[in-house]
Amino acid sequence: MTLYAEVVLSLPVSQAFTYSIPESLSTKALVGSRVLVPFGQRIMTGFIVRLRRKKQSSDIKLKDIVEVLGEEPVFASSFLSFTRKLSDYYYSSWGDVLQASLPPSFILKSQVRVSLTEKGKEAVRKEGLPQEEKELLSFLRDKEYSILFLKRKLKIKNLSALLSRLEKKGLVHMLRDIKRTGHKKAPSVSRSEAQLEMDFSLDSPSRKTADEMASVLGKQVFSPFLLYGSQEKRESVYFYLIRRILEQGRRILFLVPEIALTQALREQFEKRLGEKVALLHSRLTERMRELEWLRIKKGEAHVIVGPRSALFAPVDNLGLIVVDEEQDESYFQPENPSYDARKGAWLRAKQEKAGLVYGSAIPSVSAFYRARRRGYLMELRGRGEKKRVEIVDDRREKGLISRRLAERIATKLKKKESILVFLNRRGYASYLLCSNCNFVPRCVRCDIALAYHKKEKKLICHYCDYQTPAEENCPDCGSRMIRGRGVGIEAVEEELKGIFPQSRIAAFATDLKREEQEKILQGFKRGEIDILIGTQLLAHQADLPQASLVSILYPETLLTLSDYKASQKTFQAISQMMRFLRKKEGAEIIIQTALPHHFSICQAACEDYMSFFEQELNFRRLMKYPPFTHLVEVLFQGESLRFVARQSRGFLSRVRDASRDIEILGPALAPISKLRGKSRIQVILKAKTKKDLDDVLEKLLQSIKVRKSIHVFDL
DNA sequence: AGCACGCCGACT
DNA sequence: GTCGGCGTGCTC
Repeated sequence: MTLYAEVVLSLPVSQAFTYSIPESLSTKALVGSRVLVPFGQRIMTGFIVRLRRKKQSSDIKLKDIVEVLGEEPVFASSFLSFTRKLSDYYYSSWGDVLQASLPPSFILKSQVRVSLTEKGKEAVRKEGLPQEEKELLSFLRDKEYSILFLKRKLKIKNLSALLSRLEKKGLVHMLRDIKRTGHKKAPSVSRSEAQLEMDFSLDSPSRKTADEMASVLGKQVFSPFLLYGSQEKRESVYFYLIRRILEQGRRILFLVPEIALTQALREQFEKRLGEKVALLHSRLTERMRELEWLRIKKGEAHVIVGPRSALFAPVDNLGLIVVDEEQDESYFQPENPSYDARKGAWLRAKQEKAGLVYGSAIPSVSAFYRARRRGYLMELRGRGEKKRVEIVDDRREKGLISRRLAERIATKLKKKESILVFLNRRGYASYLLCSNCNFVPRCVRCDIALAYHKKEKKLICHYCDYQTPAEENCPDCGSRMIRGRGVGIEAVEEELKGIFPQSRIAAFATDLKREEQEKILQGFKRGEIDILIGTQLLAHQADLPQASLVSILYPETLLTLSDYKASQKTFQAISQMMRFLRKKEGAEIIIQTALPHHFSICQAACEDYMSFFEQELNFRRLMKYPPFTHLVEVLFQGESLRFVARQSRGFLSRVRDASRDIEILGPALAPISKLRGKSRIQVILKAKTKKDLDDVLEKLLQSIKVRKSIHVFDL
């Protein structure tokens, strides 16, 4: 009997496509199978999400599935439901989500190989062909090439049109086949041979909390928790819970914000639990990723550690998902597909009837608010000693380094103690300007001033990475260029070197190569560097050693952004940097700022999360921001501002017609109003519930004809 | 997302 | 008059 399969493809359309299953594939084609299907002129990898007996409507002729890839379905049906809900929630494509869940090598596509026909070979020898045709044909003289290669090699504008013309004339032959990745030998997987350590130092209040959680988790129902407490205390609770889940024979998904944190965690798990751990992240080689994915799929790994993308690990029998450092914004993925792994973890845990533990010492206000309201907040009491923190008002200072900070640095240098300086801006200055005519060099493709990188003598666009040599004189009037406001770490480095010429100073930034970064970190670790200056990236290094003076410069830069989370981000950034203070007599933190009284800075400085929370929550309530509302940001992008503007206005009027429950902000130029030559217009929709938005957007979003990205915010 | 189809300006 | 640009719309 003929069966039909609904197949989802990685396309920006929400619908599934129906294919008929040929008799020969009927036993292999199952729900969750990875299949090859003909789609237009191409062959694509898709996923069967449903089988049916009958066609839906009789008027379309259906194509056959070409092939079922792999022996077993790649997705369990509960995984399909989970990803479906996730993509609905974020208005992103289900197919994109499914594709992102697999190692890249699992996705096969047809590749067109172009070669000359006999007639074509003759034609090359003859004269009288148009320039472009001649160029292409002689290039193909003795070998076949892929279209992609030809595109890169020859600079022909409309290659595909040219090719189809030549194919019609019978001069070239286009062979469509499936690109298969050759399997190289598996690299040996290094495993730590560390001795098992059975050290679980749970103090008695933490033990009580952990027991309470464990007894709920034992029931194998969806049970969320927000574990609020210091890193150290959280960790012991995690280990305790993980052991209990392992005893039940269930598996654990452990999410962390940064790939950099995964390796250390894996070693810890292997050491302390003796368990089979798998790592899953995008920086693994393609082959490694495939191997780890297969190990997880086969059930050989019991604990899976990774960043946000590990949310899609093929674990079955899931007992617990941990989302550590819940406040970290890197759980949000803006594009392709757009989702937030924190909400994703909720959806998956719910689907799998598993436990869910968010952990943080400084939770996002929305998470804290919800946890407290719905009664799943678990507090681990007993904070460490308060740190010594001083806020220095920068407004009366002449230099970049205040006199007070310089004095404290001098003291530490004398004692041969290490110093960290954080400043969240790369380069030397955020722009250059002409001392005479005020000309500011801007990026040609983005509507933004170019940052000045003095060491490399370059002007760099921090958004699209466009680079150009920095000229000393104004191209317009020839006067000297001077640095604008907004200093970066290079300027701080220069000034510190001027004040402390004897000391060893280094700057750590994204612009450096990986080996250089590693060298600096190692140098600082060994005490060969006295003062280390760095951006947020430095604060994200897992193995950055602590220092006895942590200086935080101008944390208020984040506050100038038009972002409802600006205060929270500032509070979190300062708190995170403060963690690098050595626990030692005389260790101190100096925050140098022009906004010494802003609550996010003061309360971070006095480590008063609760006060920050209350104040920020109040702001969110007054302004009707999450957690009291849901926001959807729709970003329209296109070549012409006119067209993009018209699209956005049209979209908004349709939203207005469709609902009175949606508040509209904009349309307005996006914060980065032009990126890589594309104009950007932003619209923000605000509603009391997500459903208010869904009711309207599910239909309307498909009618947008320009490139768009949609971001959902509820944290 | 690709890719084909279809309608208007600059060339043999 | 054709070529070839890219706007519009479909892909089971």
